Amino acid sequence: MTLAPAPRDTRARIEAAALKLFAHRGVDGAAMRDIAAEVGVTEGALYRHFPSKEALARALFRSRYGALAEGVEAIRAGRTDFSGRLDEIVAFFAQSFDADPDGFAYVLVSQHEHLRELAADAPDNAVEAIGRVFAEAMAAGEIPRADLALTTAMALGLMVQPAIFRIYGRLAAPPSAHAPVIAGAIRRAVGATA
Amino acid sequence: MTLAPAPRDTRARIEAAALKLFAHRGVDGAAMRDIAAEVGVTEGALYRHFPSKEALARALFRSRYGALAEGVEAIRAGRTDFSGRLDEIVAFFAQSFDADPDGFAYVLVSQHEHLRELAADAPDNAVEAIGRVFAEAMAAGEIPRADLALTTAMALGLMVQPAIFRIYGRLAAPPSAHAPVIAGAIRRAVGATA
DNA sequence: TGTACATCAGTGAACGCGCGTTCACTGATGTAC
DNA sequence: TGTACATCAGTGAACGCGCGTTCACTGATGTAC
Repeated sequence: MTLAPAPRDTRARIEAAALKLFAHRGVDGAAMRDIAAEVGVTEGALYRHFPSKEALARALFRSRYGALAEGVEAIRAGRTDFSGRLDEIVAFFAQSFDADPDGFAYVLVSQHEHLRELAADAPDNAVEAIGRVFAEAMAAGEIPRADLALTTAMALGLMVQPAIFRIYGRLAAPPSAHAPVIAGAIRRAVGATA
Repeated sequence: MTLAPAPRDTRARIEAAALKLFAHRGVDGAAMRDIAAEVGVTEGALYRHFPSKEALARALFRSRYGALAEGVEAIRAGRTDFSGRLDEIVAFFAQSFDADPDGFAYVLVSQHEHLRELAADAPDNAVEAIGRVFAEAMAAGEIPRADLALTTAMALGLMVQPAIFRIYGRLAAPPSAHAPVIAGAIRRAVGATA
């Protein structure tokens, strides 16, 4: 008796395989053939679940990037103090990395392809969400007033670059192990008055 | 009388066109045909100057990335105090961006393709060079001892992310206008005792 | 100064391969009666 | 309970296009004598 084909998890397995290959080789570096082979299915089957390779790549980006944006927004809605928000956001990014390294790496590596088409003022924009946190901290006097975009960029760089180092094997411990240090560095960098 | 074909600047024009297209569309997104058209030459001509597309992409990356590494090393050789080195390094990165935005953008966008093949201990590794500056600052007691890779990552993120923001139009002024602010943020982030 | 020949950067057309996509098909599952 | 039919996820083979690369050629420039 042959095992019946696994029920409805094919779509999920396609997403996992594509995410892994896209993260490691880039979207252009991974062929639909490769994804199909990784799943153990024919190429045609992929098109039962996604209309095109680009749609697949975009769906993966949207979901992972959107999750980051939603997480930041949820933290912002949950409390109002800058220092607490910051701790939670840094920890959230680090945990997101730990929980799904492929997904995080894919967002980092492919952001340059997708961010252009993502509207700057889209509600699910993680960068904008972080920017709002800093804007409110400035308005509340929790950090000195300064160029908002620059402040946001610097804070994002402090969170993201360690993740990139981790992906390239330059960092021995996962980002979550460094989250408190990173949060402290951001606080000092932006001149938080705590 | 027709203007004679421009003398020996073809190679330089190929490099400039390729850099521009690679920076904006990515290496895979720019075809050799596109580069040839941009230069105003046939595709075959490109192969008189570069043996392959990959060699062209690699040569451009090596030259631009190598220039950053050499610049950092030169600054390190020029003085020994951490604070002064840091100011010069940040200013140097910002000026490099201003002088050649395409080149800087290309390095940032394509680093993920090239950094894997670049040996981590290569002499012309910009990240390692920056790492040495922080290692020496820790040894000299100019900044507190901490995880060196993490410290390097954070400092690099503080310099690089504003450049990325600038590329995407999120930053109104060029990085050089923010260099002193960024240097100060790095100093505070790593806990410099100045 | 003139002639013969090598070199070199370019042309223009073609080649071939990889890869995204399509399509007729098959068998299993769900639904109507 | 059984039969007829629609649906759906998969197969396997093929298609066609884009793109990197090649190649025989041409004309201009440099060199030897």
